[in-house]
Amino acid sequence: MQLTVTSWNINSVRLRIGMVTDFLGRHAPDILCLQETKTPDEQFPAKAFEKAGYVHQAFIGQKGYNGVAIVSKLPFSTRDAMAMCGRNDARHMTVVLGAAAGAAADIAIHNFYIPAGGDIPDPAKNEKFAHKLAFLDEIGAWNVAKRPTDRPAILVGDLNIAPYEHDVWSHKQLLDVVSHTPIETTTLERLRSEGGWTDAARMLRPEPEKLYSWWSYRAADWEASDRGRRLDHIWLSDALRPTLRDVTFLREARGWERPSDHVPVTATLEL
DNA sequence: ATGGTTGAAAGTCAA
Repeated sequence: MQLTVTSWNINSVRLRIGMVTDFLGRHAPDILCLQETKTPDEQFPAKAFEKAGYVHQAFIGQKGYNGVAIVSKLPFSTRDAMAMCGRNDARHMTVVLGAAAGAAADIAIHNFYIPAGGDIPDPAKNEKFAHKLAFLDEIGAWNVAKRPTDRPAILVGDLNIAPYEHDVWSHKQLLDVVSHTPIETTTLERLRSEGGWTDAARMLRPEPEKLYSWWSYRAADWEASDRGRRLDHIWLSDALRPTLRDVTFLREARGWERPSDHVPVTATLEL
């Protein structure tokens, strides 16, 4: 069977619920992982997702900030939200697809929303950057303690880091810009490799191809200047590596009316 | 070097 998983930082799920259900109607991934839903649980648009066929839902949100959700056509057996860095800031959700999903074994889906980190790339001067680095360390500790890649697993999310040279429009110009500084890129790369994760997009589309999932709202013409960054990622455990068939970045979504600044990234696996 | 935009929300903060 085919399994498709989409990750999308939606920047308010309530504002863009129509756009999201249009996307689901057209592309129909089995599972949609959202970040930055900015919505308290009691206001999460659960009914709209149910109507679209995504009746299995796990979400955790806050008023105005953060928030992650996983909505699925396939049933999942368990869900878990970690309070990263000891805060109640709704930046993680895991679900486990059971045998009912058709796979040979359970598949865990880990959805992360790593802090953006503010503007100054110095943890001594910028508490937000310190938080981002602490969050990365905590994912590293989780890799060691829980060994998530010992089982079939997919890690997705807005990791807010563009790790490689061709994940940004200008490597040199972004070396001191939060999201592409050496401390961030080397830490993320260490987490990925030590954790036993494979970067799905780069497995199929290696450098030097430019790959972007985010374009700033501040550009006069995002499409013409094309100053993008690849901040959104899909990682696979070894067991799922051989099943990867496709990864797509839906660039056109950045041109939709009142878009998110991130576009959906979708991986297709053949289980 | 700076400023540029968006969302939630009603100030301003976060991104």
